[in-house]
Amino acid sequence: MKIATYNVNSINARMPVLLRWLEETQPDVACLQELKAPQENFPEQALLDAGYNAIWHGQKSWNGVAILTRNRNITEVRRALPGDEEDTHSRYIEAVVDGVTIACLYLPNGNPAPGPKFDYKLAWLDRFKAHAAQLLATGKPVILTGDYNIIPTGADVYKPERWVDDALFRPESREAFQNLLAQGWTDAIRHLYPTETIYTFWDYFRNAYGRDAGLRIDHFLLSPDLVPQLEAAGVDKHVRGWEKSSDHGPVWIRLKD
DNA sequence: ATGGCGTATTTAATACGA
Repeated sequence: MKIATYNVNSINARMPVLLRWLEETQPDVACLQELKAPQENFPEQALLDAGYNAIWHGQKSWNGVAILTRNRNITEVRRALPGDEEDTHSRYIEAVVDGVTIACLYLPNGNPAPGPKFDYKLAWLDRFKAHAAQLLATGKPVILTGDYNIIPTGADVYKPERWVDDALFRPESREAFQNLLAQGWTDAIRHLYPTETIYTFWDYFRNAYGRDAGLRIDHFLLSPDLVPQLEAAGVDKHVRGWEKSSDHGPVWIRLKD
């Protein structure tokens, strides 16, 4: 099973690129973030025509997450992160796909930090850690994937000193990510590529992609039983170079069926 | 250190992203 995550930065603006990438790489599951579309303005039929079933949770203007599947059994479990009834952001959707629980998340950016947006990010992380612990305790296979908006270490950013005050790289954010790993999750990309320079995001500004001035902020966390099944992982970096690309590139893993 | 780009909405100018 090949599972991908892709922050599309507006699904409707990204459809030509998204369809081209799906056709080219044929993931069995694709988790999407930043749909930037209300629930009723999601291109369901075009995706069905491309062979993909979709569940999604949209929102006007911002956020929005979806899980696409190709020839797989999918059952939605929830479309909100537990722990705060007042939270209106569409940032989380969870489903079981052929027996594997897949969580698709779009973690808050948190800038500027400090401030209310950073507080929201840290509160969201607390809720996410609590829910992740519950999922882990089920003992079932689980994948937590999406745009974490966290640069885990200095090896995951082209110039760490420029990012020390940024919400993506502040100690609180890095610590929260390490706390997740300490629960027992495995960072799939780092597991297979412990020392390589791997980025998943390149700013639209300053020719960041051309200079390879990137960040690694889109991640796959695997429950322990899935780690021996991890066959391969990577970033479809070339997609970032296409016309009208998102500022993120798609990231994927392949598990033994 | 700043601002650069891309997308959405209240279609002009602002908010937001990372």
